[in-house]
Amino acid sequence: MNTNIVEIAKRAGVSIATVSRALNNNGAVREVTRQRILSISKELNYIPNPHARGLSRKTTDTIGVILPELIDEFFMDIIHGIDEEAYRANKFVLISSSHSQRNIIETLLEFMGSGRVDGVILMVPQLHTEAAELIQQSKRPVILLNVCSDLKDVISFNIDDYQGAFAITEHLIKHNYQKIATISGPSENCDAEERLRGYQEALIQLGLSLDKNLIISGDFTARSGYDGFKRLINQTPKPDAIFAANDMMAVGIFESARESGIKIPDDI
Amino acid sequence: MNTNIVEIAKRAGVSIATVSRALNNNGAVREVTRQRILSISKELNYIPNPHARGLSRKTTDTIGVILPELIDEFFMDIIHGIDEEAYRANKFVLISSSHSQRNIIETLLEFMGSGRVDGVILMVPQLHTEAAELIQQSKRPVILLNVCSDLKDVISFNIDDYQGAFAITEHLIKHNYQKIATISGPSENCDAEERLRGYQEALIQLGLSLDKNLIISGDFTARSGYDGFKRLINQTPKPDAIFAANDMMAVGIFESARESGIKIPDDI
DNA sequence: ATTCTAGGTGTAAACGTTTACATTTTAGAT
DNA sequence: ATCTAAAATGTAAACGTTTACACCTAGAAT
Repeated sequence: MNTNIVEIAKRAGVSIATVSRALNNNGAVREVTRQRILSISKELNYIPNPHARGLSRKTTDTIGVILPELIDEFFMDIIHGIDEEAYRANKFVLISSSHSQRNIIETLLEFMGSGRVDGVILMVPQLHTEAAELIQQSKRPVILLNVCSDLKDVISFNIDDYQGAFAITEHLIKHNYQKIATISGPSENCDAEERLRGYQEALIQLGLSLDKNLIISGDFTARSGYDGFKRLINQTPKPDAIFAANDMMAVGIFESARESGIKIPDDI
Repeated sequence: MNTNIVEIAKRAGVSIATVSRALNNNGAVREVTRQRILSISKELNYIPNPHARGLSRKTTDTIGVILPELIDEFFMDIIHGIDEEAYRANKFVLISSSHSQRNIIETLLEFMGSGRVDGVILMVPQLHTEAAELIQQSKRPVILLNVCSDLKDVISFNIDDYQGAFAITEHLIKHNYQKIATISGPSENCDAEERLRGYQEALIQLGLSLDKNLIISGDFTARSGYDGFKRLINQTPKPDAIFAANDMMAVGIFESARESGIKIPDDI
């Protein structure tokens, strides 16, 4: 068994209450006593038992992070950042990947309900009603990271997909491309929706017309980029530029272009 | 406050001991009583308090994972796998990046010493003596993942860098390359050492001679790949193939080759 | 000298479980 | 109807903290 405050109290000739107060810099302790306790606890390599602490205070020093099902470099960086800051703040990070909507709810319940964490950072693509309600009723703070939802009173951070797509499209227009196509993401995906909206708004605001034929709906897979490209080049008008709503689809487009002998960026 | 076994005991008209036994399928409980308790606990959305549990049993259902400082896709996959299996086994995953050797020790102490986790998976590149001792004395299991160490009696999984490098070099030889150069990693890095050893052994065993000039020491950065290539092509013998000890250095090589007008894979 | 104050310290309860041990109930054997 | 053993249940201690409350001391104010 590890050292505990009882042992320290014994050696220091004081009560456990005093030890606790000294260790937490909490409540009045004579300076000489505090020093004695501190040095003894250092000597014994005392590490507070987090379970006893958690039981007594009602907080652990742990934050829960619910990760999206697939983690790309972008999320990896975020996790690293979270971990870094947690370390600085002497907090711990409990992670859990979300495997399904059901699972998100389970995890939320377990995390929040049990007092296993003090708060949660959620990074899932979608949030169904049940999960949303859970979050709003939660006693502990929940922060949404790149979560698609319109929850009010919940701190959330999101990428401005609309603005990004707008800027990209604007850039293409300014470089004199006239027939700008897009292969969009799945319509139930908020990010995809916003990107499509940005694309459309840019065309409209900069005086180009929307052409149904230039808007292909993909599903964020390379396959759909591949197929989308094939369709695009076999119809009129032929696009002179393509805005792929994500990288994987762009990969598919490149592959498809290579097969068709179309050079990027020379021909398109 | 959340529901606890006291509340359940009250409603079920039994003692908390019986509730605990029923919930844990532990000890004798009459079937009808167990069912009553189970249904009440479901109804009240009972979630056991992990701190109370941790205090009483001496285990949390948590495993600690100490991550390397920089996480590439390879490690990402591993983390995902750990998380996946943990979920299946109803365990939780506490992560902590290692920022320094000092930090590894701190984290190890905190993780093991406090009972915050039941065991640890370590994925750090290097292990200094202090940390190694800590692991050997540890009461709780520690598993090393791709850790460079010769610790006995510690479960560890490692990539066979030697075999990989051997196979690569062998492949090149079998394709009739005669002057196979390598740009190796930092010599204090175990992986780098093993890769260099594999390269050398392959050459020897397949009847080629080692040429000091064809072995350049890099440091796993693109920069060192870049510089290494420059040196290689300005000396004799000129290599007809290069085995870069990691991808980043290969990137540097490509960059350098491009600048020098050397085509890969046509010229080298 | 007496009272008051406040800082220092101790006692014990509380947090929610698990579990050894004690006690009660049940049912089968007589 | 009584005894016995096994099964079911309860009591209370233990895990290691924090903290409200009580107590004690020493010096300041009277």
